[in-house]
Amino acid sequence: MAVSTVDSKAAQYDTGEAMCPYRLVLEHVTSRWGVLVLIELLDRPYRFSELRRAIGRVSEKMLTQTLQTLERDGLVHRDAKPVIPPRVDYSLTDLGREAAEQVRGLAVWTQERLGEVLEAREVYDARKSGSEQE
Amino acid sequence: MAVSTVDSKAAQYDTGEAMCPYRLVLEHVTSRWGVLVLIELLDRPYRFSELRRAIGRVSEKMLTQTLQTLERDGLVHRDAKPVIPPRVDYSLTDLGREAAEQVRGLAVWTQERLGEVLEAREVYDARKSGSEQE
DNA sequence: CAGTATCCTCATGGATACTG
DNA sequence: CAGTATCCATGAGGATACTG
Repeated sequence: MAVSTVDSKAAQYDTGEAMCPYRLVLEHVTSRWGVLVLIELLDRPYRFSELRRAIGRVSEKMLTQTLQTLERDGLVHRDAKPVIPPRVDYSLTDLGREAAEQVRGLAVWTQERLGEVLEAREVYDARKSGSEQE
Repeated sequence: MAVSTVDSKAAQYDTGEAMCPYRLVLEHVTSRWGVLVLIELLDRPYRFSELRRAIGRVSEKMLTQTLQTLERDGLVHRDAKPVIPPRVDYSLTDLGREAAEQVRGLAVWTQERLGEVLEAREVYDARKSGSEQE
């Protein structure tokens, strides 16, 4: 049977309940693995395992789930070649490319400003432990 | 005791384990409530409860946690006035404003393309149920 | 290789009650 | 009002085994 994939509970890792579709899409795009997948695919198409290695520390399950969600939202194109062994290429659709560009903006910003963030944390933590009173 | 906040386990909702700081920051910014907080604060400063109402469907706990994480990362400024009843204003730092702009880009894109995404989903679902075989 | 199907864990995150 | 502290449910996400 070809139904649910993923555990049978909580299908596409929506938050489950009723939520405005807007937030839902936003959460797919900003989801932990969604972000990374989109960024990788911005470079070039990837095969499943390639993608898995490129991202690192992602389980097959979560990658599959993420890719399915993004495919369903029309952001990722899945091209399964009917060969043995199977070969499946994932790439961005035009829509997906737009989304990915936005996400990349965020990622680039993060890299650029990482130092400042880390610095801010030290200040914050120092201040906290300074005013610590048991 | 002023220690842990949040349950005592899993302090700032990092993924817990060792992860490159880059991803960590990215996840704070793209976190479910982080995204929404940043976008709201882009308009103007907000008080705690105001923010809570503006976002809707967020528990005090998660809002507190999100705000603390963002404050620690130097993205949000917390201004606690020593009055009774307490009044705390949250606003973006310069760093936070930059991040928020990026996030807003994503949010705006989502709103603009929501229709296309929803449409893509219908196609996807229709195709799936078409090739359903028990 | 590219998934599926399960089982299982534990953090995410909500509800509630309490405090300064 | 703005948090803190707890208790708890459940869904995100990992590990493993199996299939086409």
